[in-house]
Amino acid sequence: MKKPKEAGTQALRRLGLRITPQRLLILQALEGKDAHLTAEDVFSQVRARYPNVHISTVYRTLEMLQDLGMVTETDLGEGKRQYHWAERGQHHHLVCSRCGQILELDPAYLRPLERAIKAQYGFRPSLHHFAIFGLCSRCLK
Amino acid sequence: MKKPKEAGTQALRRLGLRITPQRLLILQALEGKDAHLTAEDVFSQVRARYPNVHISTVYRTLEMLQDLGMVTETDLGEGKRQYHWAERGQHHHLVCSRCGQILELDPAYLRPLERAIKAQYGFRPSLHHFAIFGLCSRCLK
DNA sequence: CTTAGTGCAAAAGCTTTGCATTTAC
DNA sequence: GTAAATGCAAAGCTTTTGCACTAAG
Repeated sequence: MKKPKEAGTQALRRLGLRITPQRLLILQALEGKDAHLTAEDVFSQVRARYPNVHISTVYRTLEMLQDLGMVTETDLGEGKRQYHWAERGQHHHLVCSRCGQILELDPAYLRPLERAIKAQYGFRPSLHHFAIFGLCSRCLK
Repeated sequence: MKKPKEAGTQALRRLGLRITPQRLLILQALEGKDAHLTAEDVFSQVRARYPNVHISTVYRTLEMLQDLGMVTETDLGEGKRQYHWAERGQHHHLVCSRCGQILELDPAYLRPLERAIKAQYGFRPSLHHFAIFGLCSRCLK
């Protein structure tokens, strides 16, 4: 197993978790990428290089990476969850409910909302990873 | 079957759809209520008065009510969908991810965000029913 | 009567779990 | 060597579907 100095790998090692080929490949599928992948997507990628990996391993690893805060899970409500490498900063999406296109939303637009909610309701919103549905300009025509 | 003048029932009649006891009871479980119910919740309520209703009927009726715009569906990502009587206006929630408490968020706070997204991205956000996760004031302590 | 609507049973997803076996350390 | 991790198979959940039967209009 090559690719020695990835951050994810080092994090696992530091925590005393074992570095298996399966975990390395799962990390590679996600690390640094901006993609939203389903468990199935990750599974396919890993299987291409390590054919007899099992999807339950993918699920278990994804759960572990979530617990470590390295990956976030999103359920957009289409029957399967999406997994995404955890960004430093915030991460927001405009999801077109017609064509599925996903636009990045500049976090700056959420700042005022965040402040208002905190001030008004004493509620600390967690707007790290956030989706707004609607129709994109193309589908509006 | 009593309860004659409910708006939901009239709407069905107007559309030429049949008024069955099952549909009446499903409507009663949701109409006017502010609750978020799963299909299972609705099923329990209906079954209490009409024991041999089947859950597939509940699903089919909920789907129909959605198509008619009388009910909205939300998937908060805990493996089951929630159904809610469609309000006139918008409907927003602050959901505490620790204790589950749900606060209503005044739609006014979303207006500026909506406008900004439209102006900046040509994207028409659909903010009718919308949840923001975070920690409520009690759990923040 | 006619056909929309229902109950039932079975299937279809995605995800989780128990357990024996393998493997990283 | 030893505990952690994996593969496999099976189960668990919610939701959907096909079909024969029932009942609303």
